[in-house]
Amino acid sequence: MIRELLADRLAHALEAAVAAGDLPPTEAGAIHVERARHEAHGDFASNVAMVLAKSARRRPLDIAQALSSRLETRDDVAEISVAAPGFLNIRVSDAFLRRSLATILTEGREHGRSQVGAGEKVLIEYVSANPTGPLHVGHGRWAVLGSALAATMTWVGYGVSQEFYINDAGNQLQNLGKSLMYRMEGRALPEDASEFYGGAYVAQAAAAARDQLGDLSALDEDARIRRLADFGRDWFLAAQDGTLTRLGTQFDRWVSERTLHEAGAVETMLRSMQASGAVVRRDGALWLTSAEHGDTEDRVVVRADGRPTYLAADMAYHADKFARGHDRLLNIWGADHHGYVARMRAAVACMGRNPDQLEVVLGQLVKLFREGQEVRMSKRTGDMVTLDEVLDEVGRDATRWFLVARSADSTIDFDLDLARQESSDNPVYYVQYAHARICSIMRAAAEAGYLPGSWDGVDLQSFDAPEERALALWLAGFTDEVAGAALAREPHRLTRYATDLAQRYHAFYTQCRVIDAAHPERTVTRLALCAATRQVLAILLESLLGIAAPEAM
RNA sequence: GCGCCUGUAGCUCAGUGGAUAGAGCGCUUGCCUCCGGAGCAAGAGGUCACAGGUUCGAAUCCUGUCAGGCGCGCCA
Repeated sequence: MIRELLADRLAHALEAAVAAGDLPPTEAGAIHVERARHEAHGDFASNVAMVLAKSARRRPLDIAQALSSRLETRDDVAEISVAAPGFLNIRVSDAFLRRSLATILTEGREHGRSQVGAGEKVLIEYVSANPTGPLHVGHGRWAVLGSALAATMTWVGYGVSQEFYINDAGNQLQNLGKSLMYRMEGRALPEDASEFYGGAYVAQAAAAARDQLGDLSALDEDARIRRLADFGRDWFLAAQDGTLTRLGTQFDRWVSERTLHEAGAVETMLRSMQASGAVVRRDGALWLTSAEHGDTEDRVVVRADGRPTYLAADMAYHADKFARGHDRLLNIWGADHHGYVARMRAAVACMGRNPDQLEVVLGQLVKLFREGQEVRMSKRTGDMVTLDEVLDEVGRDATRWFLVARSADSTIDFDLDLARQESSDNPVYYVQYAHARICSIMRAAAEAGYLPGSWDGVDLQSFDAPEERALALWLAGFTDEVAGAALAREPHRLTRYATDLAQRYHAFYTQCRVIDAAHPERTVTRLALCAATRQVLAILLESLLGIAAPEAM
């Protein structure tokens, strides 16, 4: 946590300057240290002098000067300088960079962990698709985002659980049962078939139902629909599970909406909310008084005919999440559900919880392109490209990378032809190539006897090429980077960091001969850079993003 | 009509109020006697949609306008 270290050091310098009378006492807010963007500005920069200028009633340059002269450099700050209009520019020492290299090597595959999550118990719920069809690429985005976020938050000290909520109650499943029945029995669809599911996957499920269930003609129509709805649920659930496994996303629990109803969880929740006055009867229905908690209007939870709405079950589910001891609920939803956020937060408030304990990450939608044309998806006609097909065409690694590399706020234009054709120029291969390249060097170094058995206590010599230092500096920022990505819930930052790391490695590799019999000590130092880079790349790709870190490709 | 998201290089996108706005792809020009050329170096390419405002400082914050996406059910 190098930026934290420097910020602390600056805070001490500020205290010392105030104590010595160089500066008037002032409201010291959080001191901000950032990575310098230009090499001339050192490695890190702080704007603290400019921030303090107004309250201290002093010129920023004077404040910067005072802090600069009071900063303890010890052996980790090589240089501190002041630049107009009041920047403090800090260059860290090579000794510091060598120490952080040693830390990476000693910690190995556990490097970059921290405790910024403070053990908070977080339940991440994502995908939660209806079991009425195959997953599409949008589900893939939530799956990759959710699993990468889960891994990243776990890495920085959150207690993370991952759940998939199965929407296996209500009309949609009923409609699936009907669709399968019509298909099986070869019946023409009714005039208004808008609620029916169509397409090849319904035909496949219907064929499987015929094989496995046999003749259903002894049952009446309602029973046939129920039977087929159940079959369809299990059929598509298994298919979705299989697709997610291919994609490399694993859930801790799958929670069934139907089970919540059957176990009485919905009823219990409704009774307690009626008792507290959060749920009231009006016009024959039961309403959640969500308008009192920030929603635009109250919402029906039980219809006049007695059937609970989707919201009722979802509220019971969220109450159950809290009851199981999760402090924070993090839901990943498609942007098409954003209108649902206010009512769910209101529901959380009605449970007597702080609505901020519910956090919703809204992901914008994924648009698929094939041959330059957008592929429109329709469940009804079944005209869709499934996530399985994308995995067939593009592969797991590129699919995950492509879906996680962009900010959740940004829609993704997923061009299938481009992803397939240009796969060798895809950034994911660029990063994987760096890893494979290092593995190759390490193999050669091991054969030649340069690789130490353990990195503990190995002496590293000072850097003599700028590319070595640039690489070491970038590696030293990894822990900060992971913490930042987790706290902001933005795993896409990791792909950016990984690309930059690979870029710095390739530049180093081109410029610096690693294995060199004439310079055995320098060889060991450069191998340490290689080993640390490989380690961090492997953590990023495999442990955090769920992407392979190949030893050869 | 109201709400949320987006608008940055030819294309796809990064960019935690800071200094000269970046990456990949595409384009131009160089670089393999030697550890992996799926690589490196250099170059061309920008009214950060537009107009105001806040600030020492705005792509970033606020207001308005324009354009695109998604919502606004006793569907889920």
